Amino acid sequence: MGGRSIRGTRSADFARRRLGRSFYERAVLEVARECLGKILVHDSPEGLVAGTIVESEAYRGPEDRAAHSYGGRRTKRTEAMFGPAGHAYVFLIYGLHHNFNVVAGSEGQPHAVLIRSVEPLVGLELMARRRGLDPNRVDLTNGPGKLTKALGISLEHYGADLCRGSLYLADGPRVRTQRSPRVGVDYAGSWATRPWRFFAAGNRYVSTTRRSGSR
DNA sequence: GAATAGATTGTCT
DNA sequence: GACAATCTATTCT
Repeated sequence: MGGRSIRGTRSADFARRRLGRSFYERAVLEVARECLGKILVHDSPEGLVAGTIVESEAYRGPEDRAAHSYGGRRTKRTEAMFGPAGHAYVFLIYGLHHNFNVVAGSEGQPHAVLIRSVEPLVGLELMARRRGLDPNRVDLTNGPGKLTKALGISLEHYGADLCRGSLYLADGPRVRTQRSPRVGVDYAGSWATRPWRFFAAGNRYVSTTRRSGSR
């Protein structure tokens, strides 16, 4: 990144800057954009890990065909999205990867923001061990499945309150934002082309950019 | 570098 | 039985 430094990287430093409920209780597109530059923190039993969010996507059920809550689908899996904002929606994808989202909007609106990639900030050694890679590798956290593994996020965090527990978002640096269509939702018809993906301009931890239209 | 197949399981048709 | 908000290894140019 640039030369912007952050005011401290210990557990207490992040806790002091934890984002409150009002951050999440806004329109989902606004929350998705505002997530960029925020710090995703997991004060896990194995150690503190944190990364700067550099890529996100908005999902806005029930009308958004790409959302799991499309058509008002309310199941055990999607239940968290219908709950109050500021909680975690975690799901298993392709049978082996976890994806992490924050619930946005107001209760009853099944809106969520998928966190697609982070730039490692603290706990690189622990992330590397969990990923089975060397630290300082770009592919440590540059994808939704990779970052959950590196940060130790799994289904046990399903529905977790980000305003209280050991997993949360903290305030961070302002970043320059760009938009594009979302990734991997080509099946969603006209919804697939909406520019609901946000990413930090020029950041190398942004997951590989794909041309819209083809897979 | 680009394209492709395989992994693996919860959810829905 | 199909398929998914993905990742990795392998096989090409």
